[in-house]
Amino acid sequence: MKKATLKTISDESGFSITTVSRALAGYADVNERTRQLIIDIADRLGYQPNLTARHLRSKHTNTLGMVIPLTAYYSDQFFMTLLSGVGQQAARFGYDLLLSAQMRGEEEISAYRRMVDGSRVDGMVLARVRQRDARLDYLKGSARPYVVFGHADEDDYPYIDVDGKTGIRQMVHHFAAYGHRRIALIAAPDDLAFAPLRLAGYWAALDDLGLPRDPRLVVTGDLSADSGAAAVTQLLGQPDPPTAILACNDQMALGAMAAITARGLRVGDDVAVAGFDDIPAAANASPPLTTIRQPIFEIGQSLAQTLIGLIRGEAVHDLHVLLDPELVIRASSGKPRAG
Amino acid sequence: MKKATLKTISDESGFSITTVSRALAGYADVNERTRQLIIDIADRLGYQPNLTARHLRSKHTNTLGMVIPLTAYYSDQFFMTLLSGVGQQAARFGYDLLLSAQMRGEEEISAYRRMVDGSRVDGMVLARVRQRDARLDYLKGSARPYVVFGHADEDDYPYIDVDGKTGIRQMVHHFAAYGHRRIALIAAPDDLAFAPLRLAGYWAALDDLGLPRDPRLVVTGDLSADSGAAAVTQLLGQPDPPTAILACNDQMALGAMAAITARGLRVGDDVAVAGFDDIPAAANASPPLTTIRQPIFEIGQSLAQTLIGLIRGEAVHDLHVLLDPELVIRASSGKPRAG
DNA sequence: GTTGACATCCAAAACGATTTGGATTATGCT
DNA sequence: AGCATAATCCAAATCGTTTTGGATGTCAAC
Repeated sequence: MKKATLKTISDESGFSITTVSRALAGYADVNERTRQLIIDIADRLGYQPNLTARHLRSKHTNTLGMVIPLTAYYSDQFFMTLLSGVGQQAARFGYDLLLSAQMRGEEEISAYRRMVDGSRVDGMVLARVRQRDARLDYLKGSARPYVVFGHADEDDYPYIDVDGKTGIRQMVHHFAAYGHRRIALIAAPDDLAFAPLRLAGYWAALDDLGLPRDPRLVVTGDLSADSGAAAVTQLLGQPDPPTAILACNDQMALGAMAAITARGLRVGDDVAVAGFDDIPAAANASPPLTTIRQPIFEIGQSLAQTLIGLIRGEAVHDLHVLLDPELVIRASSGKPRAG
Repeated sequence: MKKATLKTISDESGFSITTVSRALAGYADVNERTRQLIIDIADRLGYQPNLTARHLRSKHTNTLGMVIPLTAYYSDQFFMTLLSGVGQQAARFGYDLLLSAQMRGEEEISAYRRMVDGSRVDGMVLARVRQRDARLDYLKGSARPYVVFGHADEDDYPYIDVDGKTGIRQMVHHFAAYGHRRIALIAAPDDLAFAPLRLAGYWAALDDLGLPRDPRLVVTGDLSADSGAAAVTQLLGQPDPPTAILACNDQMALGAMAAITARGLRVGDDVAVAGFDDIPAAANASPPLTTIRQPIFEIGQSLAQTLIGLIRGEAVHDLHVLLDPELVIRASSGKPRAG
């Protein structure tokens, strides 16, 4: 049995393809009896419109696109959680999600081109935006709607972000309130848009507190747990080592904790640790990780909702959303110290 | 500037649409000089083929489909990890992934129909198969290739699964070797295909060991952490409570651990706990969770690879893959006991 | 000067839907 | 009867590709 098309139903019912199409689409200019007849036949034949054909003609696909990085990120809970939020909200509005896992570089941009210029999606979600981001430049030049998770200071495009600068600043104050004076930062790669913002929050806090800016207390990692561990080795290996370490994401913080424990030190007591993101594993870590919460799932939902609004041409009021950071204090940052 | 199509290039170059198409597709029946001219123009105009049109004509989409459950979706690391594996391998072969997050029931099947009958995908991945699964019946009746994660005993379709029966059986033996005699099972909902298999492994182990089959030691959860906690309340509330608890997935095991700790008991020392899956959170839990490992990411890769093989009509040798379970012994299952 | 082989090109027919712009018939109102 | 109006229906164009089945021209061989 071949797949039923409008033509099949047309032949079967004696009405034209036009009328069949309009009957099923609910137009008013078809007789109710005719419509019922056509619907019955369609049901009987198990008719399902060929969406590819529909998309070609009608210029929209009810699909959101997202390209996720392939490099070693498969363990990245961040993207997975974000994806869940986007997918959940997209489904509520009847949208599907087209995903492409790509390595960074040439392949990545061509995945964007396939989706956008190839007319496969109605809009794009861009996560973890970078400085001078080629993907962003591309999207700006295209006519498709898009939304971004993250922002750089001066940027003008629809985004949602957590105020990382303030978050880091507050966390450094938290460490200081617990009596720490040598507070280290495991920074993020320069090319990420959030990296300079978080670094600025760190410097600002030191200035607030009248603490010196010591470049040896800043080590840059690559967001992986391993790089967090390597940073600890470097930080604790030098004279006058830090007593508190703040990592720019949880993955690195967890790596740092492992390395500290491996050195025979106790996280929280000997060295305080905090992260950024509040991924699920943060609460389950031992000791549980103090962190700056990003409501990633909710951000995903919000991104999808904004994007769909843009696609539908609705008046979207909040194109630039900067969420307040929320400090989640757990055991890894220790207790207030004497002295 | 409008989007460039074959027609644009045809007008620009003076050659017909046919020739332009064939030039870009690399057919031999076009002069090399002509081809180069056309390629240059295409590059200059930033030509990107309309994939929707291509798909309509050529009947395939280079896209794999997957419907994931919406319930408890965001907390479900299992699906996220699987998705990563599928996506990673799909990308290697030039395939994208079409995702639809759907609630169970009517919506779910219609998402399948949209993808498959709607000609949006070349093949489907079905995860967490159920007993008498309507989705599976649908896929069997469709002409599209598909692969399944999970199986029931007598089933005949392309699947990959971990031998859960043997896994559970071995874990019960592990508990027994540590001196436990009252070993409880937090079972999975009946309608999942793996539920009866794992239960059978539990009974088989008890028989192996000459232990009595006590129905009060089996509580069924719904795979969520909360249901694991509830099961603990029920199990430890009764006279002659179990000293070891084996949950049919890690999520429930983690919930169980939390409930045990909340009762003032120590996991591992007072009550041994084990799970199934080895999700990332299992290793990070405190104490780290003993579990039966499913290499979910690798299974995802393998599913994608098999599916793409089927799509391409290659001879796929291993349509039924049953992986050996791997016990991962960590601290939550305690130490061998005296007596 | 025919013939065949080869190289190069293209018009037109798909693919399966939506939409435009009427055509046809029946009805109501002077 | 004549005319406007409403209710139904549909042929054909369109979306942007791929593919089929030649058409045309050139050149060497006979």
